[in-house]
Amino acid sequence: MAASPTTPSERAAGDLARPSETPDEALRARLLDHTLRVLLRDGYRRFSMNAVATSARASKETLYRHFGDKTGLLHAALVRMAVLIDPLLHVGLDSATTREDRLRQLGRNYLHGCYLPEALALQRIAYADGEHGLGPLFAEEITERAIAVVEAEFEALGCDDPRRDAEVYLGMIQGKLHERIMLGAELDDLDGQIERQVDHALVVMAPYLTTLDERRPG
Amino acid sequence: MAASPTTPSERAAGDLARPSETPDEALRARLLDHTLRVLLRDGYRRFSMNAVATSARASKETLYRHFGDKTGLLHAALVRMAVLIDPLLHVGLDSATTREDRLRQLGRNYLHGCYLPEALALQRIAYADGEHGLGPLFAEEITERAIAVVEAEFEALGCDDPRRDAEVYLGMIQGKLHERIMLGAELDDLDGQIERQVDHALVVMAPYLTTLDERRPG
DNA sequence: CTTGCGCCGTACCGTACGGTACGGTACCGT
DNA sequence: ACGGTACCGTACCGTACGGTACGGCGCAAG
Repeated sequence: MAASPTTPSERAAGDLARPSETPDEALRARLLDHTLRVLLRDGYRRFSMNAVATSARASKETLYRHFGDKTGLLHAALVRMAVLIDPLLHVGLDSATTREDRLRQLGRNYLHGCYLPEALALQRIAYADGEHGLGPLFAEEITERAIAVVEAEFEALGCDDPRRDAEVYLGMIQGKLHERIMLGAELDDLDGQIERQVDHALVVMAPYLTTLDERRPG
Repeated sequence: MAASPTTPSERAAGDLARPSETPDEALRARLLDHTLRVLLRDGYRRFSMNAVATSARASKETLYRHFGDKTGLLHAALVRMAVLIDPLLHVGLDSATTREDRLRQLGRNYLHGCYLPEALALQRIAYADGEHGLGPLFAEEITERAIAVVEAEFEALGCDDPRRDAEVYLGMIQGKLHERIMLGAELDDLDGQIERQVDHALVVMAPYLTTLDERRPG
């Protein structure tokens, strides 16, 4: 809301127009966006502070001033990504009435979020990284949040162990598609694949949910 | 079988005693074992040809003579790992009578193979690597083989789409455990976790399999 | 106008890596 | 006994990276 009153001359926002940000926030956002972009373009190995600075047309000094070191930059980029994709999980949930519809929509959203190019790049480094502590951060900021949302859904379904069911459901819809994508397979019609993945997961899970229903009123 | 007759003086096998190998094969095996070990110890980023050479007490020249370059070494190590873990998938399958028992045993074996330390290290680099072509190789040499075995099992169950069911099942038993492990979570009682994971996957899947049975004889 | 701050661009330093070259040595086949 | 081959150890080269330093510029505050 409060656009800093002392700086009316909004700095050229560069690539993404973000209203109501202090110039400092705008710069930070720009740097983090380019961090994700470079990560996506160059991969984990080739990712370098130099490349980020060049891509963002900033100086390395600025990078280090804002984020301390490479670890700090990667952490900030991960957290930013988490904030950006979080709302995606809730898209279209209001218009889903059936429990099954809600699960289907949740599954769709989850997979679409997972397979965003920048999200994939982040998953790659979170998986492979062993020196910047990105793995635990990813687990906390991204995985855990998603599980919590799905868990709430299964809790409303009256499952004995909603947490476990949520994890199984997410595993089902990922199936081996996730692994294939992470391993670099180029597949066409990703949306269709996602749809089929979620559909079949629900086909397999439906009888189980029915048994829950039957046992519940009894 | 045929131990090369011209070289009776078996070279000091170093770390692993492997009978009936030509010295060249023994050296290759030693180098690849140390490759996996260094990969496991140092991670993907810090992994270096120097470290492998030092660990194996070999010279870099030898490494390059045998494997060409870093990519070749990593490829060879991956293929070797694939060969080593392949038989693990079939452990105890003979004594499993029920279809469900077979699925359970298969699931156990699969997860145990996945979570071997060296296998984890390989998965990490296969996921993150974008320059050595390890992803597709991993998919072909490891993932694809495992899926095929499980697929055969579901085919025997009379599923409409055994391939898809196999992938869903593997996804279920991995659940979020796989992701947590890959992200560096330290968890105790891995065996217990695996057991619970497989158990619950079968609980969820059992009603679905029953519907298949019911539809089948009718 | 002066001061200070944040930024840019570039240069710089130390280190580490991939890959090659070379001297020296053990062993094998002839 | 001789030549070839594979090996070790080490040194070397070019490159690239993380991180720092410095000069110069724009801009806002006093």
